[in-house]
Amino acid sequence: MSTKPLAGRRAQAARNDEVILEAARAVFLDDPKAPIAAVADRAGVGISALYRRYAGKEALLRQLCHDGLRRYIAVAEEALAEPDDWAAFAGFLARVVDADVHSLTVHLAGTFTPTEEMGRDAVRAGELASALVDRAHASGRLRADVVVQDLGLVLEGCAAVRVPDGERTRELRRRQLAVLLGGLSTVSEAGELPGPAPAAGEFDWRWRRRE
Amino acid sequence: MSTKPLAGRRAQAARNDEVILEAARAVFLDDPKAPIAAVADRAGVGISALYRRYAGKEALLRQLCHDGLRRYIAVAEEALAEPDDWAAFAGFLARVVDADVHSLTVHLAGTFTPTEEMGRDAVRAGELASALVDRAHASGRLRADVVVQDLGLVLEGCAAVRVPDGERTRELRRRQLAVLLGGLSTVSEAGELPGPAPAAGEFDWRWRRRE
DNA sequence: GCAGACCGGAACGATCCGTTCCAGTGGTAG
DNA sequence: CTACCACTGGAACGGATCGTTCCGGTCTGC
Repeated sequence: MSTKPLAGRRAQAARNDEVILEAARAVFLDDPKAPIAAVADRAGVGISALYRRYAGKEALLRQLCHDGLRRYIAVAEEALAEPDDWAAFAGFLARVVDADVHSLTVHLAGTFTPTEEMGRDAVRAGELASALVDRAHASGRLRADVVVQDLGLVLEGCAAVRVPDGERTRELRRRQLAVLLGGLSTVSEAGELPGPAPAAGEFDWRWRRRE
Repeated sequence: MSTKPLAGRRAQAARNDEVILEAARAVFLDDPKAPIAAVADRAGVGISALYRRYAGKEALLRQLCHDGLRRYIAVAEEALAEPDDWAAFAGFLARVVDADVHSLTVHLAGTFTPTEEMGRDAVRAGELASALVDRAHASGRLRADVVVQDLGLVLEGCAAVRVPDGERTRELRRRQLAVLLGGLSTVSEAGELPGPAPAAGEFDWRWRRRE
């Protein structure tokens, strides 16, 4: 029974590997300085299960951030395979916004000492982003005075949209991205803005007592 | 010497009133859950000077937030006096973004129990914003599918732009607002995007260790 | 020259959080 | 079957942080 799907204690361990990472993603996305116990609670495991895998909070944060950076790179490379220049650009942004990669990389940065590999990956990410912006410029549809660093502003502007419900957050971010893309574009967008428009009272939750 | 500009102890007290509020504004804008001692330090006064004026942290936060809300209302009323419908709308947003009023009202909300008067002011603010959006629609220059609640997204998107230097932050936010306004508008903007474009390495500070 | 308004900052108590530690549990090798 | 041990949940601990209080000192107005 050595090659069969793991069961029992081993299986729990393997499952925990993933469930912990996912929980950490959700928790730290919501609050970059959440306590580590919140991750354990969310994952439904004890704190030990966490410390068995990571040397400490910083290691977990670093891993999470690095994962986000790698995902950013993967999405960018995938986008570059798209033949249409503008579609590659717009699609890239949509994917990054959907995956909430920006929060992972940028909002977690500064909470740990980065590794050299992360530095290299960050450079690589910048190069890919530049390539996408260059192609968007080549398509003639991107305003001439837009630079690659403007992507940071755009992504930040989308990541800033946040409501308690995750799915609704995605919808609203898509709407925000559509507006921003319209502003970056030289041609007026034809279609309607996506998603149900924000409704009255939808932001009232901000006034409820927190923490 | 009773009507002369106050001097000595009284003058210090009067000056402290303002210097404390300004320091609190700066500190809590930068970090909504900053310790109250940071405000005293920034103001260059002792903690006592603070507690002499406010019952506690919550009272200070409430005052700050309410001030922001009132400023929002004042800016909106001022904007409504502008004859050109679109200019009123765009000017309003620019003023709100410049004054960083959004962070004051929204990011501080939830850290204290609001007063009834704040509730009324919030309603009033909503009405004024609606009026501005209606006029922008009337001008024909605002996309038909934009609703009043989209203003929240726009303001959030601008407030999310933040670099260590305050003046530079304002420049970048103006740029962001220009992009967003372009996306909300039915006609393509003519001019260049404002401000020096973000430069390479301008966001590297995020990777420096914080706190 | 004195009463008191006002100040700076140390001291205190509560809370929070990262990390360590330990007893329990169940798969697994022999 | 049994002894071992990888793995777990969660309590316990020690340090840090922060809101608030308190006290000794300073200057003003009378």
